Amino acid sequence: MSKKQKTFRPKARLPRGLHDEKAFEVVAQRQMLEQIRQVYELYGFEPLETSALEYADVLGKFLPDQDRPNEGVFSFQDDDDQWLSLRYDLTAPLARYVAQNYDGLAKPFRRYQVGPVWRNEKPGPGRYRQFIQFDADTVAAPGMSADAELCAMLSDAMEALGIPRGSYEVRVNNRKILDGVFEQIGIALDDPDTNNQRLTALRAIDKLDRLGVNGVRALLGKGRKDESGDFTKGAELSEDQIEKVMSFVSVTAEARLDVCNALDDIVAGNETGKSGVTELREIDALLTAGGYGSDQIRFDPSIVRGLEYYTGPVYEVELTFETTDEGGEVSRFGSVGSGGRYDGLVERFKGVRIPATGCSIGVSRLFAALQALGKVDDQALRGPVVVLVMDQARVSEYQKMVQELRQAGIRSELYLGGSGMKAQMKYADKRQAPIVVIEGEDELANDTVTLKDLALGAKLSGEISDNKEWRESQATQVSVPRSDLVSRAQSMLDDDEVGE
RNA sequence: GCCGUCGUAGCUCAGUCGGUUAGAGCGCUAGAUUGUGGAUCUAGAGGUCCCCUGUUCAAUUCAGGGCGACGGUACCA
Repeated sequence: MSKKQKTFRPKARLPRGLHDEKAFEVVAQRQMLEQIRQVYELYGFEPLETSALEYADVLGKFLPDQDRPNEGVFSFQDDDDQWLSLRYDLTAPLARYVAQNYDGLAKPFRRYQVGPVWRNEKPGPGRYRQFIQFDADTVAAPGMSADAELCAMLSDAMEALGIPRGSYEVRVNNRKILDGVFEQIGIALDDPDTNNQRLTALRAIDKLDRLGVNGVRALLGKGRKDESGDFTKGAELSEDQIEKVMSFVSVTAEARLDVCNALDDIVAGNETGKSGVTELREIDALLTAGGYGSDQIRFDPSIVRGLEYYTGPVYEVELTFETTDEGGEVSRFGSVGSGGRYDGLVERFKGVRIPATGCSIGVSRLFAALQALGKVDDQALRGPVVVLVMDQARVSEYQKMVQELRQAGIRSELYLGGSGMKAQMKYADKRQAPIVVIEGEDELANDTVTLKDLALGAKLSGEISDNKEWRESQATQVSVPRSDLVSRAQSMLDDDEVGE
């Protein structure tokens, strides 16, 4: 066909599961992160930033190998052949940092960290291959007060973000209780023969909210076939074993102490389980003393977390309100944060058991939820004051105006394009500029400038339908002495803010 | 990974039972408007109909494969 030589043009595209953040999202999310940060700092956590890359073996169980070089993590080989990986969470790097700097740290060591993490897996609704986590951890604090305050802090963070009480819940459980139940039914923690069964059971319970009691029962037993026809192998527990697990998981009560009392019966005679309930009681006492009621923080035995490494309290922050999307589909946001105690994590490096407990907020999902709740300030992105270029010969004068505005702390810019006035106005509109500064022939002759309030104009435009009236409406602009440029612009901006 | 739906303009989507110039709305550009965004009217630009292979005189349309998006499920440190 065509004999034209083809120039290679890469297709402008982004790898799947990643996305660009536009100015509006960046600004709004920054506000949100700042609110969380203030809560974390108020609790005394100090910031730490570790690098995005770590040696693969530092990150843990997924070591790249021939068969599955990138299972779950993004990895590549350095020029000395060592495997590097992008971090997939902020906890593993923390463990590395603590192990590496242990002697110099004030202990307990309490740090927060926010940043992107990467996971090389199939993206889904609300799931990306790069997303932001906001973590706080306390290392080398064995007592329950460290755990209790993280639950309290998550609660505080939700409320700081404007999520009303009753629209979120921190749900707390203790892994030791489940461990006790597992002991009772003969699949104890230290038994390598039942390791897979135990993990499968763990994941099954974790799905209770989504699959319901029957779904979980199926997964604890033979397995489950879902609507799409996919079969999931179960934990192969016996009826009696399933019964025991379900009786534990099904415990519900409003008051935290009622939950504890009910759990006492279930773990009767098992030391591991009993110590778990005791820890819950300690947490309850601490939370109650702090004024946190069960409308904020509840005990919920169905919260187990799918991960193996938790050794004590585990918890999730759940958003409980529902939203209706464009298609009329009702959806719940579910978990936006989680945490727990993992006394074994630093042990990998030091060989010494160092207690640690921490929590993590899934920022991207939480952000989406806040948008649905209308808690995201859509005024967040406001453009600069734009000084129009009416006459190229006078650019230096316009630049001087910009300079004055900037010196007064007013975000402003000279129009830097090459188009005419109309296009400049469009530009200013698109940038969501609050004000446009115009100095044309008329103004120059009178030593004035015209300030046009774009935001006000937009508001008024809805009420005008007649073309003539439209053209003539000049209520949104004022002519002021050149020397008053800064002060009048400032008061216009102030009015806008009040007017919102 | 498995199952399913889908891929046409910048966006949302129509359409072609295989046949000449593939459409709409929104957006974009320009004009109506002697210096003015956002309302209104008019005009214009913009398409490898996802890619490859096959069937056919002829493929955007049919078939196979690939890639991608979406949804469910599994995994999720």
